[in-house]
Formats: sequence, C-alpha cells, structure tokens
Amino acid sequence: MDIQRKDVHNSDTPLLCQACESRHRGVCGALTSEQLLQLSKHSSRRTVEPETELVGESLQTKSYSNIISGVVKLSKMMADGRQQIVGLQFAPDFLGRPFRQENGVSAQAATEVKVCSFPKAAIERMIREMPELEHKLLEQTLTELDEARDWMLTLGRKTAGEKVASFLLLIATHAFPDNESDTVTFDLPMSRTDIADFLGLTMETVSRQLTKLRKDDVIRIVNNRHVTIPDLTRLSDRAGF
Amino acid sequence: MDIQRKDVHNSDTPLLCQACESRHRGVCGALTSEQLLQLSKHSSRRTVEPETELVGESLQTKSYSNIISGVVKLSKMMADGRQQIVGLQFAPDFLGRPFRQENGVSAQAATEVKVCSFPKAAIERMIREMPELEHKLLEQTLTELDEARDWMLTLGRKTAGEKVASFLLLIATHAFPDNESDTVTFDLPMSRTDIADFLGLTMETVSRQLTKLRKDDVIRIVNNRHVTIPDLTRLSDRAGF
DNA sequence: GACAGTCCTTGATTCCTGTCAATTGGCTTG
DNA sequence: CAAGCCAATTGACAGGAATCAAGGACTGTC
Repeated sequence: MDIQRKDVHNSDTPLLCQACESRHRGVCGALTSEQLLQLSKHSSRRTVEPETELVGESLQTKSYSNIISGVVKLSKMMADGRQQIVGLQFAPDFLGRPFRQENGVSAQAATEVKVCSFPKAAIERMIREMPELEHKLLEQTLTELDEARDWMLTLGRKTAGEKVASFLLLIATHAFPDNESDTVTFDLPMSRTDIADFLGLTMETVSRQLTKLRKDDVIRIVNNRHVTIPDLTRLSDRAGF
Repeated sequence: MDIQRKDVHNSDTPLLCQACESRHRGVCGALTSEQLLQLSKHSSRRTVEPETELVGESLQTKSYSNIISGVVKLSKMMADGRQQIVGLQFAPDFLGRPFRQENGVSAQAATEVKVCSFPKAAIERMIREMPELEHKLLEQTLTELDEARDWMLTLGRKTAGEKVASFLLLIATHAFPDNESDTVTFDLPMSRTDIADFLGLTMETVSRQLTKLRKDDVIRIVNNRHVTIPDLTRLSDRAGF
C-alpha cells in the first residue's frame, strides 16, 4: 500500500498525516516528512467507543498513541475499589509511558476517541535518533506535571463547591482553548460518577453542587450533559481564585 | 581560579564534581568531563537553612539547581492563604522548571539543604547541545509525574489515617531507598503543619492520627521528630494497600 | 405508548474532619 | 532552675461531605 503522494506543498508527507488534525500541534510536529512517512507505515488510526480501555494499569503496552480527538481519562484504583481519576487528556496529547513497562495508571476513553497508534519499538527508536521528538515529549510531560500539581491543590484544599466549579472551568478552557468571549457552551465529556472520581467526591455531592451553581445562575444545564456558562469570571470566583 | 586537577582516574573532572554526592545519579551523570568543567566554572554550592525560599512562585528564576542533600518542599498557595504542598524533592533531584518563566510553585528547604546551582542560560544551552541531558530530565520529569499521580490518589480517596500512614511510608522509602530490613528509623523532615499541608488535612488531625498509630504500636515517636517503624508491612496496611 | 434500564437528583441521617480553645511538652535563654 | 516561647497534643463542639434510601428524568425497545 502506498500512501505517499506528490503535492506542491507537502511533497513527501504521508496522506494520512496531511489530513491529521494533530499533525503540527502534537509530537509529530517534530518529525520531518521522511520520518513521518516511515512512521506512518506502521501507524494505524482507529475510533473507539466511550469506556474503551486504551492502556491497562499493569499490562505492558506494545504501542503508543496520539489523541486525534476526544477526551481520555487516566485513573488509578485501590484494592478495595476506590477510584481516582488522575488526569484528563485531550488532542493532541501523547498517550503512553515511555521507558517503563508498567505505569500504574489505566487510560480509558471518556468520550468517543480517535487515536493514531504506533508500535512501541518504532517510537522508542525514533526518540533515540531524534532529539526534537524527545524535546516535545519533555515539554508535554512538564505541562502534565504542572497540571497534576494544580489539581493536587484542588484535591487537597478546596471545598466541594470549589472543586465542581474548578472542574467546569477546566473543561471550558480545554474544550475551547482560544475562546474570546466570556460565555461558553459545551457538552460534559463524562458522567457524574466520573466527575466525582476526578474530584475526590461522591456522585451525590457533585450533583448537589451542580444544582447549587444552577440555582445561582452561574451555569445552565440541559439534558444532564449540555452546559452553558454565561460568565466565566463568575465561575472562576466560585472555583476559589 | 583553577579547580581542575590531573588525576589518574578522573583526568579532567572538576574537583568540585569529583566530590559531589550526586555526580552520577543526577542529571550531571549525562555530562562528559569536559562539559562538567565548563559548567562548574559557573556553578556554586551552598548550604541553606530550613524554610529558605529556593524558587519563588511567580518570580522568574535565573538559576537551576541540583539537590545534593536534604529535602525540598514544593508548594502552592491560594489567594486566601490555604496551602498545599505538591511534592517533596530529595537528592539528586533537579530543581527548576525548564522552558518557562513562571511555574506556579514555590520551593522551600524543608530541612537543611545543600544545592549546586547553575545559571539558567548555561543549562538551557547545554540542554540544546546535549540530548543525553534532556533525556535525563525527561526521565526525572516522568518519575515526578508518576509520583504526583500517586499522591493524587492519596489526596482524593484516602482517609486521614491512611494519608498519615502513606506519608510515613513515603519518607521511610525515600530516606532509605535501599533498606533491606523491615524496621526503619528516621527523622521527619518537616513539622506537623507541613505534613498537614502535604496531606490536605489540618495539623490537629495529623497529630491525632499519629497518636493513634503510636497507640497501636505501628510507629514509635521520640521528640516529635524521631520516628521508628518496627514493621513496614503493618504500616503499609494502614496506608490502604 | 407502556415498560425497563440507566443516570441523575433529592432527602434524611451519620460520621469524619475542621474549628476553636486549653494544656502539655520540649527547647532556649537568662 | 525558672521563665518564656513555640510546637504539638488533647478536648469539646460544629459543620460539611458521605452514606443510605427514594424518587424523577431521559433513552431505547417492543
């Protein structure tokens, strides 16, 4: 199968990658046309349903992925079943823990998710050969670490009300990173139970706090999932900033 | 000033680095003798008192450091004064947030701390020139991310008793990474208030939980700081594993 | 359009942790 | 050794979130 094509602007870039929404923003942005071509020979795109397990907790993975669209939740579970979502990943994030077999977290699709997967060996070889790729990975990892630490403050020191507001703010800013206006509308990418597991609360408490925000007209909710935030500043106040 | 010396085994390694406890384990392990020499010309070692501010929250830092000995706490604070410690760093960790002016966390010495500091520009130039250095940084950052996510589970889903046990376990394993026996003795690197800020609790609750562990003979405490753990397995059970 | 199934909301109550306050204990200083 | 100081412990009480338990809303199926 030859997915290469001659093109005035992208003479050697694989077709698959030319059409890729994450082509420039993600780690692939560090690769040359030639490298993309080589990688694309072993890569495969697929679309998965919500709740699909993308990375197992201890099971060693044989591939890495780039998120093309959708939201992926990273979670940890205790022996007795208590669960904590430790991170959300959006396009064009890189999925997988380089240089280690086990990583102690499992990754599941929160929404419908499109990913582009590469064999583990191919990526690890390219990392060794391409300092630029490793640099991109370091940048993303540092950003994830910053976000994890922000969330630790939320988990450790905020009230239930502030936590729920913080979550809505997180989704609002990540779903529309370049939103200009103060009003935002979006669909929540996950259930009340998932939100609770992300905030270290129970489903009931999340529901009560959402109701409170709705009654105070900080948010509007239709169909449990569709949310409108009329004034981001007011939501931000509720989040403890 | 010439700190270079001829030596049969380390012909060109700077004296300062030859005696460095973190020479091989930390990021410096990625450097050649020549590079160490170049870096050592601009590096300086110093010892600071507990509570010394090493990195300001928003203040841009002009230098990076390696921790030679001691414990550094990374913390975030809310506008109203609520505080959360988001990480502890031990030797030979690298201190500082590359590629960004602000990092949103402040770093303070928890114990007496020895650091080796380098000018920001020198390190950033060497990172660009030395893929090995960047690789070491990525490895450390990935480890810190793993640890941050472990702690998120602790903050979000564990009870006060489990949190305090988890903290003791963390210190016990990091203070003596290669401890063989089941019994450990060490000094707590921080106050009850700091422990509370790390666990998302109050000082009083930490104190009560320590008393409970002491009464159950899971730990022994002398002088508020000196702790003995007779059986790590039993402590581990208390931590929720 | 009735039914089941799932997810979410709401209510009543319990319990853990926070808050406020007093006391103890260890360490330093004179 | 007493005084003073700061950190830690302990106690009494209050409050916020968890738990337990119903009830409601939306979706899809037959």
